[in-house]
Amino acid sequence: MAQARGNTRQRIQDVALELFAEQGYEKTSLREIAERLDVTKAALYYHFKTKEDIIIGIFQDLARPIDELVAWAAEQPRTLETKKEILRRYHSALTDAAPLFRFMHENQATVRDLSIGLTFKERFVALNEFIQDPAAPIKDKVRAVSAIFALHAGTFFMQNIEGDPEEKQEAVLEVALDLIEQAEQAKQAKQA
Amino acid sequence: MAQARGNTRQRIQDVALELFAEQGYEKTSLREIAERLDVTKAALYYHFKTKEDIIIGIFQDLARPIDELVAWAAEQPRTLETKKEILRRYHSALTDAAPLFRFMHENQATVRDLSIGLTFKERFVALNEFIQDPAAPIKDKVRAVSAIFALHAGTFFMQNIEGDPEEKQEAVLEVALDLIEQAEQAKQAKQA
DNA sequence: GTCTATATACCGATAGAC
DNA sequence: GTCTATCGGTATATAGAC
Repeated sequence: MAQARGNTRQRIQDVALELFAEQGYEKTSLREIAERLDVTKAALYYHFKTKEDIIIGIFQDLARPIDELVAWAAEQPRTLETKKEILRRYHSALTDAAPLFRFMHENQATVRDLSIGLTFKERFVALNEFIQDPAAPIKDKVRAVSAIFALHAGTFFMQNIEGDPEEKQEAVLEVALDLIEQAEQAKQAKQA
Repeated sequence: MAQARGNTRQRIQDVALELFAEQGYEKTSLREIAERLDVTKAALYYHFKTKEDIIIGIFQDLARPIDELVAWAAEQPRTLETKKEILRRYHSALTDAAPLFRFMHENQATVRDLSIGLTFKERFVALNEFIQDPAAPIKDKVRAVSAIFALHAGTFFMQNIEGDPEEKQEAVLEVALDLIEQAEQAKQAKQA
C-alpha cells in the first residue's frame, strides 16, 4: 500500500514505458515490469489483455497531441506561417513526450505492426504532406522533410553536443524554420 | 545443390539481413532463417556460434566503408571542402548499404548493446565531430548535425515523396551540402 | 484486484550420427 | 557440412483461490 488505489493501470504504463525505452520492447518481459511494481505477472493481465495492449495504451495517450495537430493543420490555409506553426507545435509535442518518441524512434521495427490505427510514421507522413508544396522542385521537398527530421535530430541526438539544453532546443527549431522558409523562397522567386 | 559450395555463410547473412530488416531482429527466429534456406537450425550453428554472431558479421562487413571514411576524415584538413566531401562519401556509403542502415535505424534498441566494437551511433557521432566547429554558435552546430540527418532522411523516408529516385538522392545530398555551407558562412562572416 | 500454479509454446543452443 | 533429437530456459497467457 505504498501507493494509492485506482492508479495501478497508470503505474504499469509508466514503468513499462521506462523499461521499454531503456531496453527495448522485446527485451522487456512482463515479469520484469511486474517485479518493478511489486506485483505478479497475473496482476498485469487484470489491467491489460496482452503485452501489446500495454504499449498501445501508452501510445494512444501520448500520441493524441500529434493527432490534434494533424486535425488542426487540416483546417488551416497553406501559408508559410501555417507551416511554421506546424513545426513549432510538432517541436513542442516532441519535447513534451520525449521518452515515448524516443522509444518509437528506436523501436520502429517492433512498433511498425502493432494493432494501432495509425503508426508513428503515418503521422509523420501526414504532417509532411501539410508542409509540402506538390508543385515545388524536389530540392524544396527535401528541405521540407529535412525540417521535420531536424526536429527529430534535435530531440534524439543533440545530447552529443554540449550547450544549454533550452538553447539547443531553440536552435533546433530555428534551423527547422529556416529550412521551411528556404523551401518557400524558391517558389516565391519563381512566381515573381 | 541449387547453389554452389562455399557460399553458405554468405547466403545465411543475406537471408538473415533480409528478414531482420523486414521483421526486426528479435522477431526473426533462427528456425525461420533456416527454413528459408532449406536447412536446419543446427546447420546455422556450424557457420555461426550464436545468433548475435550473424548480425555482427553482417554489420562488420558493411560498416567497413564507414570506418574507412572516419579514418580518411581524420587525416584531412578541416576545410569546408573536406566537410562537403565527408557528406558526399557518407551519402554514398548510405546508399550502397541501404538495407543494413535501414535495419540499424529501425532496430537501434536491439543493436545498441551488441558486442560490436563501435555502434552505428558512435560512428555517427565521430563523423559529426569532423564536420562540427567547436567554436561555432549552437545554431550552426545544429545545422551540421541536420546535414547528416538529412542524408538519413533521404535514405529512409524519401520513398514517401514522388519523383525519380536518382534525382531525389541528388537533391538530398544538395540540401545536406547547403546546410554545411550555411554553418560555415556565419563563421566566415564573423571573421571578416 | 492480486495471488499461486500451471498450460503451452517457442527460443537459442548442443550432442552426436552420418 | 548437414542432419535428428533434445535440453534448458523463458515467454506470454490463463484458471481458479482468496
